Amino acid sequence: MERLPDENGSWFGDSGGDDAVAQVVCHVDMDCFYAACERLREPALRGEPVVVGMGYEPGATDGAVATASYEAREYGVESAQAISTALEALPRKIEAATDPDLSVEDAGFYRPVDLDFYESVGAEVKTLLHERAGTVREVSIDEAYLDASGVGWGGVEPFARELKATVEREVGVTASVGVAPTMSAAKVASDRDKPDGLVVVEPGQVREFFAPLDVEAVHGVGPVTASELREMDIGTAGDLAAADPDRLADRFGERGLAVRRYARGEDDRGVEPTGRPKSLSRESAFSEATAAPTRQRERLRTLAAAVAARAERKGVLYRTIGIKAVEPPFQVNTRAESLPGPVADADLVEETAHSLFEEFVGDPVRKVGVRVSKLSFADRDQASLDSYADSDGSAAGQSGQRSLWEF
DNA sequence: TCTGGGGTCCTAGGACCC
DNA sequence: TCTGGGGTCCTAGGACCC
Repeated sequence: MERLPDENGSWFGDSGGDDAVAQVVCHVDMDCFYAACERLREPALRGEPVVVGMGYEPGATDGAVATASYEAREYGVESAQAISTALEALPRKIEAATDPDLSVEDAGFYRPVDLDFYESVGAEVKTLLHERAGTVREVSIDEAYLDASGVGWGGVEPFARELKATVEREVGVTASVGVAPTMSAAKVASDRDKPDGLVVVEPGQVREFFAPLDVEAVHGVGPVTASELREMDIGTAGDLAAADPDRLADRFGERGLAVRRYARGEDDRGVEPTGRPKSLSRESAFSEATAAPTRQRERLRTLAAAVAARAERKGVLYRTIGIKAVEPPFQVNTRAESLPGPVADADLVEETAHSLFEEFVGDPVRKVGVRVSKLSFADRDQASLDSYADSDGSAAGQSGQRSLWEF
């Protein structure tokens, strides 16, 4: 803390935008997190191939791979793969044991996702992070950004090592850490040396660091954008950094300019503390598309109840209720309805969900979902201040009151 | 009856992230 | 890669208001 946070920033602050912000960002990313959690409570899984499946039940073949341990990946099991496909590459241990055609050596353990448990482990990690940095932005159950500007470039490597060691010792899972002057670079850096990695990209090295990587490595470039970029002869992050901004803006709008800036090491986003959620939803897929109204309505009712219950538990009010209906092959339809004011009403969620879903009843549907949004949070002062507090995002009661006076 | 122009809110869809 | 579940942000068009 005694280090000057901008000691280096002032040197590099005007280096052509490569890293205009005097910030030291750590991105912490847990390794194969779901599989790591399963090993935590079932130590026999250590060193074995482990596959954690969403929509998967023990013994069944439905669902998709949420996380595969590195041992499982050796067999070609990948994230998002159908469980049935994964099972062909890597049979279940139990079946391999009784099937003379299969080898127990080349088999693995399959477990269903247990989000509640993973969340509790994730929370332990987050607590440790908050103890070490003033500003922590939690991105997901297993990922967070830390503002480490306080320790400076000289101190950040030992800082990150200590952090990793503590997480492993106290919680029992490993993390990979990326350090860089920007969030987008720190994110990529944490991924470069997985598992248990530590990569530091110093100010002035960001563009060089990005240059050889595929465009998909840039945060915000997914499969669709990547293939369009390739058509434009932009295959690497270096190409993207050097591309004509007007061309990118024409094709991709603001997003095109943003990813170009990231590839150039220009990212002026500061590490902001985690905000409040914007929506809560639950969805679930049928094992195959169904047109049966009773099954559809039944599933919808379950989801509506689950969403309402979660909102209730979090003390959240909502003003918009929506549904999702995914028709084969993969047509995603959404419908939503806003209410005059915020409510917390499980019956209303169910009723509204059913009425919004009415137009899809009897059509083949592979997946349905229920969502509430336009949330307000009961724990912050009176309802009359909610809109100020929400749009503000960070403010404590005080600034809400100031807004009121100004008004 | 036609003509502006600006602003906000809403819904729907798409892309992306983990 | 025949496609699971939970999110975020952006864009576009329409309604409505002044």
